[in-house]
Amino acid sequence: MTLSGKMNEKQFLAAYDKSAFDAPLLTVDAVLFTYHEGLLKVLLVERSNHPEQGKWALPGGFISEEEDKTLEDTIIRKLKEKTGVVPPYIEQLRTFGGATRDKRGWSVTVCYTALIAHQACESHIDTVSDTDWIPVEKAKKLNLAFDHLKIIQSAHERLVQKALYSIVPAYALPESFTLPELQHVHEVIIGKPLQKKSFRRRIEQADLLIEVGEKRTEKGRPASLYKMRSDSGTHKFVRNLEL
Amino acid sequence: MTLSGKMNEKQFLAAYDKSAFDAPLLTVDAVLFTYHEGLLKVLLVERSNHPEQGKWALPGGFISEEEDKTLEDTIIRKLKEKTGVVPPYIEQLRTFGGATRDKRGWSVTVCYTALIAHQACESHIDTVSDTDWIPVEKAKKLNLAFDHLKIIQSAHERLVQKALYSIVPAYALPESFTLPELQHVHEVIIGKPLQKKSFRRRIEQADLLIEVGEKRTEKGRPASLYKMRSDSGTHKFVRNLEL
DNA sequence: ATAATAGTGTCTTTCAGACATTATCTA
DNA sequence: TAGATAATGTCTGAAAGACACTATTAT
Repeated sequence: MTLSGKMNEKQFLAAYDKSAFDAPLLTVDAVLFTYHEGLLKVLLVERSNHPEQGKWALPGGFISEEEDKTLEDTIIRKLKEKTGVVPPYIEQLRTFGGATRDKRGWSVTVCYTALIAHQACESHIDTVSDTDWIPVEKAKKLNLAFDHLKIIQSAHERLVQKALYSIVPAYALPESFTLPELQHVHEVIIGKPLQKKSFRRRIEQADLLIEVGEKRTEKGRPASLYKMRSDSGTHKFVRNLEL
Repeated sequence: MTLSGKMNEKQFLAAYDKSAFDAPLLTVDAVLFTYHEGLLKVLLVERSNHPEQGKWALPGGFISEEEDKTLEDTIIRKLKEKTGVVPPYIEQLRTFGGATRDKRGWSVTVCYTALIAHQACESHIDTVSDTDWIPVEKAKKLNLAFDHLKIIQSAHERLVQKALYSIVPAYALPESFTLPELQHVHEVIIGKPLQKKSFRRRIEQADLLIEVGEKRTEKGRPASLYKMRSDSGTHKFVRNLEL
C-alpha cells in the first residue's frame, strides 16, 4: 500500500511497518577509560560470536526496544553487564557508520566515552572472563574488531582536549584523590608533563575541588585529598594548557 | 536457526538476516545555518508526510544503502536535494535517539551541523516550495516536528562555542568577505558584541586569512576583502573570547 | 567639513610557563 | 640529617579587554 498524504495520522501509524524498510545495523558502543598502575586503560571485550570472532572489541551492543528508553539507557545497560556499575561520567563521542565497517552490511554505531575509577569495578570484572582493562597504547597496537581502533583513537583525542580545558579526567579516579594524582592522570592522557603550579592554580582559582582530608603515602610529604564539586565536571577553563 | 559459534564466518554471514531483528528507525538530519540580512538563519522543510505532517522540520532522511557509502554521503545527498549544492562546512553534531521522539516507535537520528553562504543556494531554494530559511530565534519559537527544536538549540550552542575559539562561522559567508562582516556573524551567533581589536588581532596573529582586494560599501571607509586559508577552518585559538 | 565606517595604538588585566623555595613526611 | 614528595612564591610572557585615536570613503 502507498503511504499517501490523504490518510490521517492515526491511520498512517496503524499502517506503518518499520521492518518493511531495509535499515542498517544499529549498535551502541562505549570507550570506557580508567587510570590504573600509572596508565590510561580502556575496557575491551573478546568477541565470542561472528563476525570478528575472537578479536578484542569495545563493550556495547544492540538497542533493546523494551528495556531502553534512551541511547544512554542502552550504553548504561551494556556497561553494567561488564563492570557491574554505572560510570560517573558518560558523554556521547560521535557516531560511526558506513557500508563497509561491518561485514554484515551497512552499519552504524553510536559511540560514547565514559570514565570510571578502577577500584569501582575491579571485583566485578574479575568475574567476567572475556573482559579486561588494556593500556590504551597497547590497545592501539592490537588487531581490534571492526573500526574500533579508529573509535578509540577518536575518544582519546577528545579526552586529550578535555584534559587541557577541564578536570573531567578526575572521573577516572576514586571519589577522593590528591592533586598530584589528578595531575598525573592528565599527564598520562596528554602524554606530556605539566607545570605543577599552573595545574594547581587554575583548579584553585575556579574553586573546583573540596578538601576532604589528608593522605599518607609511603614516602614524602602527605598530599591533601579532594573530591569534586557537583558541577565541576562541566567547568571549562577559558584558556587551554599548552600541548 | 541459531547463530552458533561453531560455524565459520562465511557460513555465519550467509545465514545472517538483518531484517530478522527489530531495529529502531534510523535517519540522518542536518542543521544548516547561514547568515543573511544580519541574522543567523536555519534551513527548514515543511513535512509533506505523516507523522508531523505540515510542521517545519530539519532537512534529512533515510540512509540509502545503494547510494551512500558513509553517513556524510547521506547528509550531503539530502542537503543537495534542498539547496542544490554541497555546503563547505559539515560536521557531526551528535545523535539523538529514544523510544518517544517519533510516534512510529524507537528512533535514532544522526545529526550534522553545516554552514553555507546564503547566495550559494538562494536561486535553488526559490525553486523548492517547501523549503525556507528561518531566523534561528524565530525557529526556536515554532512548533517544530519531533525533537528538532532541541536539536537546533544543541547545534546553536555548539556553534556559539566555535565562534569563541575558531573562525568556523566564516563558512556562513561567501568565499570572500570583510572582517567587519565576519565579526558581525560571530556577534549574531553568540548574541553579544565583541571587541573589534581583540577579534582582528587574533585572526591576524594566527595568519588565518588572505587579503584579496577591497570592498566598496555605500558609506564609510571601504573594508578589505579576505578569503580563508585552506586549513583555517580547523584552527583553534588557545584562549576563548569572553562570553 | 561632517558623518560613517575601517582599522590601529597602547595601556591594563588575566592567566599560563618557568623555576626556585619552603613545608612535611619517613628512614 | 638526608631523601622524597607536596605545596607555594614570584617573575616573565602571551594574549585578551578597553577604549582612544587615526584613516578613508561619500555627500
